[in-house]
Amino acid sequence: MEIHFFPLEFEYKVREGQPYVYMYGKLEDNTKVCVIQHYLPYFYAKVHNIHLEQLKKRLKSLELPTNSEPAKVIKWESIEKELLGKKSDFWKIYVNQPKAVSIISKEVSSWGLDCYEKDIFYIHRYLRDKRISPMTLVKVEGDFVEDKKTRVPIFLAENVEPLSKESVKKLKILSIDIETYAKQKSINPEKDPILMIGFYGIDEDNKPFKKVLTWKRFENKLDYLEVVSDEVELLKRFREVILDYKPDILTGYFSDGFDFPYIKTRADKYKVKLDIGLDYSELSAGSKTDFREGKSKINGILHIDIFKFIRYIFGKNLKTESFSLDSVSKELLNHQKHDVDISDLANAWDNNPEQLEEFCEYNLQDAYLALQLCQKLMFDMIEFAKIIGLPLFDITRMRFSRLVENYILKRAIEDNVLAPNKPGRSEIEQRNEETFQGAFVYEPTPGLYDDIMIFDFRSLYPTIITAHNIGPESLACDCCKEKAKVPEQEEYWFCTNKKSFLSKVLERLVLRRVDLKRLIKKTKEKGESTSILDARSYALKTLANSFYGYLGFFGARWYCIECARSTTAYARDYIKRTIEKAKEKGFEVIYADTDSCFLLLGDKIKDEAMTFMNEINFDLPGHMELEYEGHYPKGIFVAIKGSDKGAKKKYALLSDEGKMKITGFEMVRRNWSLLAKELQEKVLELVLNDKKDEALEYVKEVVEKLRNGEIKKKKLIIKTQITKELQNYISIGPHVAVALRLLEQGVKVSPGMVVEYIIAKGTGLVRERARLLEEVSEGDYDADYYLNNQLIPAVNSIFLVLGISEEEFSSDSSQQGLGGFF
DNA sequence: TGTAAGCGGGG
DNA sequence: GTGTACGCTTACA
Repeated sequence: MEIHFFPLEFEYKVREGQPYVYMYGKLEDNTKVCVIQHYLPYFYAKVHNIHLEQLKKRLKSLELPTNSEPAKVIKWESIEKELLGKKSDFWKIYVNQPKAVSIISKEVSSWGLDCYEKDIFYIHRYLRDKRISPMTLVKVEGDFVEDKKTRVPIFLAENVEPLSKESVKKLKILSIDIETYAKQKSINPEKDPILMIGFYGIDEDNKPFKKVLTWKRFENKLDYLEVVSDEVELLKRFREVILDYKPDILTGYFSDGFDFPYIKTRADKYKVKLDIGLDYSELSAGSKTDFREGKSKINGILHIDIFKFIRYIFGKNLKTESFSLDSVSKELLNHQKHDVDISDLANAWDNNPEQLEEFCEYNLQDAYLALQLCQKLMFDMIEFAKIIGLPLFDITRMRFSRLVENYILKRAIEDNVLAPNKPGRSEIEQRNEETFQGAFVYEPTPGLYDDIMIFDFRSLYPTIITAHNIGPESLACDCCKEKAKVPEQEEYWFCTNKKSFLSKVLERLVLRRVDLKRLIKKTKEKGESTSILDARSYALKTLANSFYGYLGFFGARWYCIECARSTTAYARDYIKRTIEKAKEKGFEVIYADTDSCFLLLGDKIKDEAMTFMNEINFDLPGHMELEYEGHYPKGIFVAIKGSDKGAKKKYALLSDEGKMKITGFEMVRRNWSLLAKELQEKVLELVLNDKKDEALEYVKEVVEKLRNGEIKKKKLIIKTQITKELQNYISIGPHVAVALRLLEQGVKVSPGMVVEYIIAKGTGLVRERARLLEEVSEGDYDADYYLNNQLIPAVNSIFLVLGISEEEFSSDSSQQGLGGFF
């Protein structure tokens, strides 16, 4: 018979000595099913200068011990493959089980044969060979088989093939979060119990499910709270809740490194069996020692630690400084954690159970936020999984280099390309020594400018790689030696006759996105949602942009430092040539960074600038393109502090629509008071709107108010993070002094905490006058301190551009000259 | 100036 | 899990 199903979660098992792929997923009617298929693992060995008959004999009789079934060779076949641009003969050697690959290949290597693709995961190999993408509909021929070893029906597949690119839409997701007993900052799963477990679920019909389990009875009005007798019962109920709810996906925030390992440790301690896997296997939770390494897996249920995906992949386009649940939720969801001090939980648990209600609500909220994040990013995660063709479990735990590499590995099959091996220890060391020059940044002349035109190269690095055929296979070919030298790197050249595999792979990615953008435009015109397409576009763009970094990444299979160097060398050359061309055309260039060029319109009209752009584009190879980014009526570039050199990556622009675009200014930094931030922004705004005199007046007014004690203390708060244990501080800054006083008052102070303080009036060291908000009355602040350490630094560089010195705006107008200071 | 250690995130 | 580690900041020689 034939079934259609969406595979979600994968593993393998060896049954009666035979290796099987297990694919857990659901049918179109949401029924869960497990499809299994027999599949032999293999690797490749290069066969040259070798006695083939002898090799056959040795392979045939090879049998190496493991802790279970011995490792054996099943069969082999001869095959021609391309390795780094060179075709050779290889033997594809099939073995009896996944772990035999590493054992047998080691043995074969010791015979002097080079082995390849010996560390490709069995499941990954299977998915690529069958060309099926997780989360998309797959057609399976075979039959259901009797099997009591799983919680869902098993379907033994004879044939598996992709059916549609449509991804699964309806998913049942359960988010979990635990609260534990923790005194001070110490978290100790061996010693301290779990106090609460929060669940927030959403089913295929968007129906919510809420539950909080705890084991202390107290007065409350929460309809989702379930109280059990003790921690053992809590763990048993945890198991039941998951088994009853039957989610497709389990999620949590840092659940790989905290929640699941903690639960596992507690369950082991009490010998509670957490056999929640769909094959009755137990929860396998990651190491507690290293938060990046631990993975928590439940067979058959896809576990997504949404923190990992955000941290490694999605966080790149977030502004947040911290990846805490609170700040990520604020930015992505516009929601936040409940304002409860979790460090009070242990005390409430011991002494004031009536306070536990708010902790339960807090617990549920955390689970809710993790669920929301998971839902919000689901399309993005699925699109990555589809494009790369690997399980969501793995995709969401990868960093850019692995995403790129696995995408290349998928394409390698189509091109009959063999993957180079990963570097060994010494190779990595060697690669780590190799450096390369980065992008070109034009040093601006400080000043206030009119009518700035900005142009930038669209996807500069990807288009350079494809246009110049950069890749390890095309480097230093014999046919193009004197033809295609890389600018500034003339010892390198790339073939102009044969396209390199890597640049072909990247080109497909770039072209796919071009097509997709057209589709998005059409879809928008029809008034339909583009959220899935946007996610796909984001994934394609992210992958394309990561290629260049991948080439210079020490752990890459297709590592090529010459390629990375050549890419940036070409980029520098293009941007410099663009600058030269602009100058030739009579434009003044004021700034350029990596892929962008800022020029002044001067007495020319916009069309002339566009003509210049078109002329540049006429000469550009491949898919390279200089694009018009925008016209800005005003812009300011400031000098590096204490110098007349222009600061790079620090400027403010005013757009045609009157919106400010600020880059590099300190305004966003938290160790600046609101007063300084607001002043800086206001001054930039006035200056960019040609209100230089008003800006000066405005600053003078603020200085006056500051001196007169009229500034509200809220605007003077300076926030600084405590980054380490207090006793480890050698120099006691104001924030450390405040933290030490907090400690004396019995407040727990731990690294990560942000101290908010105000510098008060009086004598003595600054740190002695650092106070908490509630310790100072309005007006009781050190005006000189704020003037010299906050106001002046915030606006000084801007005024210097206008030829206004510090004294002009900061001196006390009610007194003579600099009086009052000295 | 270079290398080692330590952190992130969770309670 | 076909195990083996990321990238940045800070401390200290």
